[in-house]
Amino acid sequence: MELALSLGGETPKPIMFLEKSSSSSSSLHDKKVNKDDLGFCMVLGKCNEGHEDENGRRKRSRNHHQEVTICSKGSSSKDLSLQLDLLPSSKNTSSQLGFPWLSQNLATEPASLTNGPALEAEEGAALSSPNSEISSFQMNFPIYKNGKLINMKRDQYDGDYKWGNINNYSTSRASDEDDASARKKLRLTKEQSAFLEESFKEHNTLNPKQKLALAKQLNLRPRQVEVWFQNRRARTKLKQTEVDCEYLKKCCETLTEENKRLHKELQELRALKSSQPFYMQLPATTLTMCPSCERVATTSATTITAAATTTPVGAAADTAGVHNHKLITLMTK
DNA sequence: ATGGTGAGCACTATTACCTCA
DNA sequence: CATGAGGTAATAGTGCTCACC
Repeated sequence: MELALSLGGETPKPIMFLEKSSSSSSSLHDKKVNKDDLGFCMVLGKCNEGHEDENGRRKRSRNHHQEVTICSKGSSSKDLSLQLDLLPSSKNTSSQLGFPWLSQNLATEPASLTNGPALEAEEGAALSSPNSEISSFQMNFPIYKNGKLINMKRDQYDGDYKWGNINNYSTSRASDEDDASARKKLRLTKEQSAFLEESFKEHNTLNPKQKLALAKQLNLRPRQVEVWFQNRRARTKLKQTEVDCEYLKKCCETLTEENKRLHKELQELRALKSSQPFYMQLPATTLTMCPSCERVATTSATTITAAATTTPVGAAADTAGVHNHKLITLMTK
């Protein structure tokens, strides 16, 4: 970390900690960064997401409402009452999925879950859009017209209506489906949350097979697992941001103090210099400071130059068993 | 080889419900 | 009991990548 010290009494310049491309989509590229790289990196400044085009309109090449509309296609199908088994069939699934903790649980699954067609169905579901999940459930479908929900208030409409819910509603909801106004929010059980946490420690992203296996394991919809992981990643990022901000704040305070101290020291040295008789003034006064012991020594330029040319400063200090003296040299007239 | 398109996934921002002090 | 704050499941909108045509 570098400390910029301005001379001559002008306004101190902003302190630069790190430089990073100001690409507007930088945040979106985080996923391309090695997730294990916890190196500290933070950008201060405005992030221009640029989500609007030159006319100020929101740009979107694909409208996800279209996907929801596709749900309606399923509503005409009698397949809606068909329950699909989505569990991966292999006993080695857990190792394939990278969830060693899954092995015992999957091994106890009923044999009926291991038939070939089930796996094919699962694979198909895994590779298709979330809409494919809806074929397993009966529900009231929202009806869209020109992308707008017309048969249900927005706050009555959520995933439970959209995709159905095999978790808590699969039995009870069937009896009170008519009561569309009673929106209930799913609360994951402690066991489910703990299980998801464990899997998150293993992988903070899921491939489709892992997602399906987890969903089956926890008796949740794959979409719920997916959403949980999304929110979990967001929480992690938020926490990390808070930690980073705290760290930056401390750094800033420390550097501000350091800057003040150095300014004060500089003023003292200038005062000292101006008070010295003319004949005592060297052509150039070299001030050296050790950041570790924070002492300033006044030497002649020739002395420090000689030292620098004969011995690398850090090496000399290290061999002498002394802390690394990085000399900050202030040349004054 | 190149460009358009759709699917899938990740991300952020936001909403809405639930819990608890 | 009412209420506000905080937590979190879920949704919406967007960008990026990849496969396919």
